Amino acid sequence: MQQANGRPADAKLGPPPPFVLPLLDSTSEEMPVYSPQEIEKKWQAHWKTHQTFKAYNHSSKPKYYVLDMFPYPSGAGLHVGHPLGYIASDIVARYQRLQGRNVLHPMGFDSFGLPAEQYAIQTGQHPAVTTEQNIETYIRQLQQLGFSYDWSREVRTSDPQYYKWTQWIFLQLFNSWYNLDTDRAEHIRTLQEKFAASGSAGVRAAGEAEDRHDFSAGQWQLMGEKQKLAAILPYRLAYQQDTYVNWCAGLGTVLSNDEVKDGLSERGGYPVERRLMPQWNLRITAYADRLLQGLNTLDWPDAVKEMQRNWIGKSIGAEVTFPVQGHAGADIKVYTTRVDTIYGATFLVLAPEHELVDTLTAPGQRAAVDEYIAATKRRSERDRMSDVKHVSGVFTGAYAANPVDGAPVPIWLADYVLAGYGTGAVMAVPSGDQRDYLFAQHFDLPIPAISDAQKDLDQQADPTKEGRYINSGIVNGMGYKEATATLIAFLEEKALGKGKVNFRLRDAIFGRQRYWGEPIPVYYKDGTAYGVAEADLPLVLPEIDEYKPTEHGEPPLGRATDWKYRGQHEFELSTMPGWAGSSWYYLRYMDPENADRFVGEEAEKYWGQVDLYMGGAEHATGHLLYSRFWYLFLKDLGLVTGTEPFQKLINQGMILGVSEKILRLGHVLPASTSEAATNETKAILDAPFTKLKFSSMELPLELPTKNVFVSQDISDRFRSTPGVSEGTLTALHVDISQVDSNKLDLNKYSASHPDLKNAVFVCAGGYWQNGSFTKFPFGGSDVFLTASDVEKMSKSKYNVVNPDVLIDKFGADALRLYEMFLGPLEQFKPWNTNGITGVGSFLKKFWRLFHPEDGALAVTDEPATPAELKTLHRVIQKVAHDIDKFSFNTSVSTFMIAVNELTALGTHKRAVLEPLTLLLSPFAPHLAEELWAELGHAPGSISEAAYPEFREEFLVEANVTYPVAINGKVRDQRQFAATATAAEIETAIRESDFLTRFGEGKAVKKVVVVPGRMVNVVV
RNA sequence: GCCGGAGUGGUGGAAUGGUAUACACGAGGGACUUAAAAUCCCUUGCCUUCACGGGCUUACGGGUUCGAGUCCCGUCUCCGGUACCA
Repeated sequence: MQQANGRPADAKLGPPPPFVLPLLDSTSEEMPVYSPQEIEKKWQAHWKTHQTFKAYNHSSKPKYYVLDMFPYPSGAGLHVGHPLGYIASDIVARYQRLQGRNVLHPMGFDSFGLPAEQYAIQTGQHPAVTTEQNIETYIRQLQQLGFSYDWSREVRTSDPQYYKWTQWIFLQLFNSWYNLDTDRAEHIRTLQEKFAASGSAGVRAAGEAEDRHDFSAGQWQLMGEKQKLAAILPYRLAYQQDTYVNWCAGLGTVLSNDEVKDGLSERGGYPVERRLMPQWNLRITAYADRLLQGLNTLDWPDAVKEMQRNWIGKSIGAEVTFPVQGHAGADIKVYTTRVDTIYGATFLVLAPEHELVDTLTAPGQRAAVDEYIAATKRRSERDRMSDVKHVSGVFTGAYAANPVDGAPVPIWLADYVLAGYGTGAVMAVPSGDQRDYLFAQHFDLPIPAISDAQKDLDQQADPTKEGRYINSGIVNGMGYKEATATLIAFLEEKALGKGKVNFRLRDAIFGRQRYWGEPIPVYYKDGTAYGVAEADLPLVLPEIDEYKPTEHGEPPLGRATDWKYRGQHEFELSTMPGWAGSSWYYLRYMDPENADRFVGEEAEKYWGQVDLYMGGAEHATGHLLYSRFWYLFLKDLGLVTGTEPFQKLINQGMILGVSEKILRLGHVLPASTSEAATNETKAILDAPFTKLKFSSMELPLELPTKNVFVSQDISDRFRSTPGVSEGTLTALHVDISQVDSNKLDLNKYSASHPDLKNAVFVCAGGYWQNGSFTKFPFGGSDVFLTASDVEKMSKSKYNVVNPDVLIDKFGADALRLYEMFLGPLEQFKPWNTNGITGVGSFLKKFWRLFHPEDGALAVTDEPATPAELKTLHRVIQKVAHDIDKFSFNTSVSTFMIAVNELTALGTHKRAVLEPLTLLLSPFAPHLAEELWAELGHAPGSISEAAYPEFREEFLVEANVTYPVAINGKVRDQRQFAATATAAEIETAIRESDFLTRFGEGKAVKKVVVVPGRMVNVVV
């Protein structure tokens, strides 16, 4: 009755249970308290020695595979942002074990990569050595967080026993081609059979035809080995070709498109330029459509699926041939998605790199064209990015004929047309395409309307598909669909065009001119590439003297001495990109010891797909796409049995750091870097601030230094003060350990910056210099304030929070809970260490349910009361529901509420606490193991227990308190029996004093009763 | 521009269309203490009122509904991705 509305708070009004002593001696030393440091070390050691979390490839239980994206072991170790996803996946892994599943939860390292190599170049240390050290740090940090990984399955991509199989998969790609007739990859043998039977004409293979030549079956028979291999090479799924690449001179290597951001390398931020180089490529484009279709079957975040769709970039259109006038046989193929607008095509635009440019340029335009091409080459990718709006182009002097009506169409060049997409040429329809419109406007070309629905053509292009076509020959008066079909039929009949699907996706460049990666298992005999025999794998990375390119500009592997295949043939010198090893590691975890196969057949079949993949959204178009590609390829070869590698994907959001910055008053420096300007800069920097204008007051200050810092609260007064200080404010990062609630600790700061002796720190009421404070005449604060900013955590921003420190102080269980408690898993959120005390005291309260004042275990075998059972079963229900939704923050809240309620109820009963311990164990595993053992269970056995069963009947109350509202506004609370029907409640309300009290005398129009929830009276 | 996502107290955030602000931090007050830490208790969205109470509030403007933080339409802001893709 007291708890009619489920508020056990009432209980605290009653007398305390007899065995709870009043809070008199809470500081007494002998009281053993919750000591996470001891408990956590103990159980981590226990799990390790007993291999508690070892997964077995044979089990009668259903399997569950929880995977974390494995880390690159950087030298900086983990910060508090890194474990977020690992904690969440560990909760799921532990929860699934309680649900009776055989759980595979592995961890490993993506241990090839650029940072270790850069460090090697600087220090001469072998990257393997630093990588090994970094991995040890990572393992230590991961273990002290209490993750339930099966460490016996750990893989490292730089381990020869692992990369042996990465190389092996490469060889399978090298030995395969993609047959469009069967729509799958096949061994190169079937290609040779086709060549032998019917020559190149009998083959429909994925990929561009550029390097492929036509030959008959007879010609094939006459070819020597070298010629045959040369003919096959452009069909392979791993092939070598001169390719425009993103060359990054700063890193000395090529990068893939997803490693380039805004014209700069993602790692290091060096400029990237386009360059034509012979490269190994993987023919991912063969899988474009399957990669696209497969997305529909995946339980992934929509954002990631959408990114992959955009990256693949399927477009449905037509390829149309425009014959060039006066150049017989010179045809320009354009790709268009709007063939219906072809009568509006008033000019063609080719990419400056287009192969016909040279042929068709008229003598009179030769000089202008050459100059334009040269200018285009000079422009770096970055310039082109930052200069999108600017229209440029040049007329070639040549004309093509519009294939539908023969009208002459001038041919232009412009760098807005990309050589690598479609055919490298477009038909420009200025009335329907804004880019073409701007071009036509700029060069004064006609912009004829083609549809009666187009509007405002004097302002902008109108790409509408509505209306009827005008000025459009054979499609005049038709609608969009009819016109498109009519035109394609017309063009196909004349052999001047055909419907075509295009993809934005490019083949993946697969070589890096670097040392610390998997050697590509290829050697050259007479200039022809051969795959290394499988029996000779792994092709081990050779030792070299320095990790730099050779003098001749060859990759570092060119330094290896006597490194020849079988003692005689040169090896390929580039290594694989970072994503090679990570494209299949999840398969190796299934069977990491297998020496005969990349994964054993049975193991692969048993574990199948990854059930839950946890990782960052930054891998949306790189790793996740490449992994799917390799999986589909392996499937074509019959080596894996599923359809997709990762069924469910969760992106954990990033935890951001809160940076602290101080503002330095600086001079306005000349932008130019000329010598005169440099001298001027020096002069300015050396000059003191003679006067500091501050608000409207001019201070009588001579500041003999260039290091004048301004407190954040008064910074605005300087920003808007023209002239006097010649000042601008620049923000400098300050280590967050030197700041407390935006207050800068000047002693700490000065101690860490000996170079800033004599620096002046201006506050609202005076300034600090060398430890002493000089007041301004008008008075004010002497506190120097910083400005806070939420940014990515990184060493360079001095805002990194180290988990080790927090674990020392609060314990891993508290850190795990707190990271989950911060907010929804998938959201980006700033880190604030202060809040961790909240989960810390929650754990202590939980502990005290078992160990009240005297410290001894005080759990009783008394039967639980209805109120206690209600609390327990609400938790059972809510937490299971939350874990299914990956809503861990609300689970933590639920635990807190339950512990608050049980503390108020004075509960110390096994019947409640034992199941509650199980519920908490995925979140705070160390504490749970400790209490579980204290409750008399075998040590370490909590993960083998069964999840408590939810029983609805404990939540049912005899009475329900209804909020009663008038017109949606709650006015009163009324109690009714839980079994009362809507009609009964309505009658009771109508007959009660409710309306006289709150109804303002109005007539009741309607009474809405939602049984169990609320009542609303409409007047 | 296009594609995602998000706007709720001082802060992190909660809320199957049904009592908005749970839980936690911070802040304020109190107890214990020589003092501090730790611990415990109380208060804490905003406005108004001595008080009881009343009014307002989920970025903004409309709409649907007995009832909207939640659904629909429009606008704004922020974050992420992507872009001369024909």
